[in-house]
Formats: sequence, C-alpha cells, structure tokens
Amino acid sequence: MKSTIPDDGVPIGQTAGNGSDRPEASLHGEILLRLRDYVVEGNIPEGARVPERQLCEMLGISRTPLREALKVLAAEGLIELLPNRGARVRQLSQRDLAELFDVMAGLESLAGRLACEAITDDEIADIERLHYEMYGHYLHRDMHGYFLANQRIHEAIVDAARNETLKTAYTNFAGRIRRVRYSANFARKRQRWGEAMREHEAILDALRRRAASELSDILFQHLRNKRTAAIEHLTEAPEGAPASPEG
Amino acid sequence: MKSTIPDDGVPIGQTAGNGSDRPEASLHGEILLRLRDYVVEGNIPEGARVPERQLCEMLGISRTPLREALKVLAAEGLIELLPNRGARVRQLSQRDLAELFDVMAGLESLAGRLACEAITDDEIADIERLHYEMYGHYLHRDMHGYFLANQRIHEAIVDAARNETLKTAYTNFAGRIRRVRYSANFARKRQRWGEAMREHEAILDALRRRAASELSDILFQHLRNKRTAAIEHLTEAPEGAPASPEG
DNA sequence: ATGACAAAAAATGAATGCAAAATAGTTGGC
DNA sequence: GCCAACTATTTTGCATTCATTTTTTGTCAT
Repeated sequence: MKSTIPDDGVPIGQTAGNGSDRPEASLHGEILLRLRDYVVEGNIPEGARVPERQLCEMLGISRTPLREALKVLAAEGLIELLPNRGARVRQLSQRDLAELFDVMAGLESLAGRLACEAITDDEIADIERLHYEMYGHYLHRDMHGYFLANQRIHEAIVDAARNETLKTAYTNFAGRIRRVRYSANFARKRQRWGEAMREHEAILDALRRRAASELSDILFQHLRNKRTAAIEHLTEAPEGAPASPEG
Repeated sequence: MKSTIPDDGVPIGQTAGNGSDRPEASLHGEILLRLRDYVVEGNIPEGARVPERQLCEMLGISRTPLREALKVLAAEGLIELLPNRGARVRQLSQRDLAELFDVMAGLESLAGRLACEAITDDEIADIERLHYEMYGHYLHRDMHGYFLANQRIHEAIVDAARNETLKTAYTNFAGRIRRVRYSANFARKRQRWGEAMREHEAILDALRRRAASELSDILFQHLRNKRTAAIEHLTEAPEGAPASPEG
C-alpha cells in the first residue's frame, strides 16, 4: 500500500494558499508552519483525532518529519499527544480559555508598560491613526474592519515594547485562542463596543503621557473585559465547547 | 575515534540520579525530560555544538526520539537548531537576558494581580512564614537559603494565581535563565539585599490588602531591579562566555 | 439479543538505512 | 609557504522498516 504515493502527488513546495514567501529551508520546518496554520485556522474540529498517516498523505511526506512537527505543536499547546493514541486538536475548556485570556492580558499589560519606556512619538501617531480608523469602523458598524484595526493596535503596542521574546510568546498564545477570539468579538453587544472604544481612548491617553503603571492597568482591565465577553458568548452559544465542564 | 561504544554501555532505564519518580510513559517523553534537565542544569557549555550521535550514545537510544526531543527543546527556546548543522545550546545575549527578565517580571506581575483575586488567608500566612524564614537567612547572610526561600515565595505567588497556563509559561521562562538567575543572586551586594528585603515586605503588605494594581507594580519593579543586578553582574564577570570551544 | 472474549487490522513508537549536506583533511597551484 | 580546490569522512534529514499497542471486528456463550 505504501508506495502508492507518487512523487508527482504533492511536492513540498506546493504550500497551497500559503505562498512561498516564508523562508524555511528544512522540510520539517515547512511542515510545521503549514500544520500550525492548518490547525490554527480551525480546519480540524476541536478534539478530533489527527491520524498521522492521513496527514502524511495530505502533505506528501513521510511520518518522521510530521511527527517532529506534531511534537512541537504539542509543546506549543495547540494539540495534545496521547501516548499510543495519537494526536488530537486540543480542546479548550472554559477554564483554559479564561486562563489564556488572563495570560494574554498580562502580556499586553507588560507590553504597555515597556512601550512607555521606548515608544517614539511617531509610533504613537501611528497608533492614533489606527485608533481613528477603528473609530470609523465603529461608526459604520463594520465589525470585521473594527476587529482588524483593533488587532493592529494591540500588535503595535507589543511591537513598541521592543521585546522579541515577549512578542513571540504573545503570538503563540494568540494563536491558541485565535478562533475563539474572533468569534468572541462578534459577541460584542453595542454597549460593549462603546466601552471598548472608551477603553482604547484611555489607552492612547496613558500612552501619550507614558504613564506605565496606569497603562498597564488599563490594558489588563481591557483584556479582562474581553475575556468576560468571550466566555459569556461561549456560554450562550457553545459551538465548539465541551458541554460538560471537566473541571 | 569511531563509535566503538558497545550496547552494554547505558541502557535506557538507568536514569542516573533522576529517579524514576516521574510518570512518563513514552521514550521520547523520558528523553525530553532528561535532556531538558541536562541542558537547564548547564551540563553543556553555551553555544556548544551537540552532536546527535553522541547524545544518542549517552542516552542509549536511537536518533528518532532524540530528534523529536530536540525539536521540542528548540521550540522552548533552550537550544537552537541550525539547518543541516545540528543543535547548539542557545547562547543568550545580554539583550536576550534583559528581555527574558522583563517577561518574567511581567508574568510575576500578572501572577500577583491574579493572586489578589483568589488568595486565601492561609496562603498569605504561608508566604509570611517563608518571608520570615528568608529574613532569617538574610540576617545570617545565608545566600543559598535566602535564594531558595525567595524562589519559593515567588512560586507561591504564582501558585496563588490559580492559572496553570501562567504557571507553565513561568516555569518555561524560568528554565531558560536558571543558571544566570542563580549566579545573578550571588551578585547581590549587601545594599541590594536590603532593598530586596524591603521590596518583599511591600509585596506582602500589598498582598494582605489584596491591592492588585499596586502589587503588580511592586512585583514588576522588584524583578526589574533583579534584572539590572543580573546584567551588571554578567557585564563584570562574563563567566559563561564561550572561552574555549569544546573542540 | 447482548455482553465478553479473541483474533485481525490499523495505528503508533522507535530503530535502521540511505541520500544530501557540511566539515575536515589533503593535495595541488601560485 | 600560503591559499584554493578537491576528496573523504562525518553528520544531518528523511524514508522505510520493525515491534508494540490500540482499536476494530467477529465469534461464542449466557
């Protein structure tokens, strides 16, 4: 059965939709990137089993590099590896979600604190522009645009912290809750939107004054509120959630 | 100097000094734990190349599970994998160190904030006991005891945050700077010791009052001061530098 | 008909084998 | 005598193969 995978099947460079713009030499690295995206984007239902063989055929590689990639994804917290029972997409309990949001809040809070030490006026101006852009989306009730602008603002703050280690960790955690995060934003009632806008104004204000502790507080609270909204949302519509809390 | 290392060398179960108390079924998991400890404890000089073959013989396993473990350690940031050029123990630049300390500061700061929401009086009492124990070590100039008590206090705060995700991340980052962290504590001049004690008192005070934002600030500043001390220390005595490659 | 047991099938974990790349060692040219 | 190019050895990356473990399926007994 094995050799039925001809070379012409799916050569490595194919990277469907991925674009070959990412500089990754080794096969396992390539696989890692593709698999991570594949999982993060939600192509596999939560808790679903991920058969190695099937993925191998899909990616056109042997099991060795795939298993290496799986180990890394497990270390990142995206999937879990049950001994002798294969890989499953990690299912986030409500508790897990709450924890992740809090950690994200802590990281952004830290980013804000550090940003106050290093941010330039130009960077603040950039964030202001994003803020007004977001405000425009808010007025037009453009949910998607608002979401993107919002994300870019938070990214800009993390960038301004000038801490690659922080940014890497932030990106990692963000990946874990990406799906939920997005759908959680849809959960925003009008009222919460308004609150969020006011919070963002406060963020900008503190940033302009380089008030580190204050900004840290505001950012944490801002993310905390998002967390609440997200969890309420999932409680109401437990789409991918495990109905029975396991702990 | 070919391999010529007979099979009778070191069977897997040997786990010298490790003790088999850790519940890890799979071989690669066992390997991962042992390798991580091995690296964290500084058995391999920074920046040194780590040939797979050699590690395999040392651990008595084949390359496959070892390579899986290496990939995970690379994802954790302990080592780095150069394409086609093997694994090296990651060498932390001063910048990396500064970044890591800041992230640790952010995580502890977050831990303190969260702890204020959930900590019990008993837990605070525990921390108080640790504090007085630490004070005793301080008075007796017992550096090692002080270091351990100090570490336990910070751990207790992280535990009190009741956030497993945070704890995992904290442990991971702590592992990356463990060596430096320890030697950095030796760097403490008398004066810094006194300061640290006062900071710890402030931490306890804020914790008793459940003053989340305040505690968050104090913890961040406390770690920031440690960071400064550590980096100054390394600047004066760059011990871990790659004086002589392993050849 | 249902449950338990057993054998077959499939999947996972680890080892080995092979091709390509890198490093070391050597030779040849200037 | 020194540097460059070429060859040999080592090392890495991936595929394949082997050995367990799990899961499924089929049979039998109650």
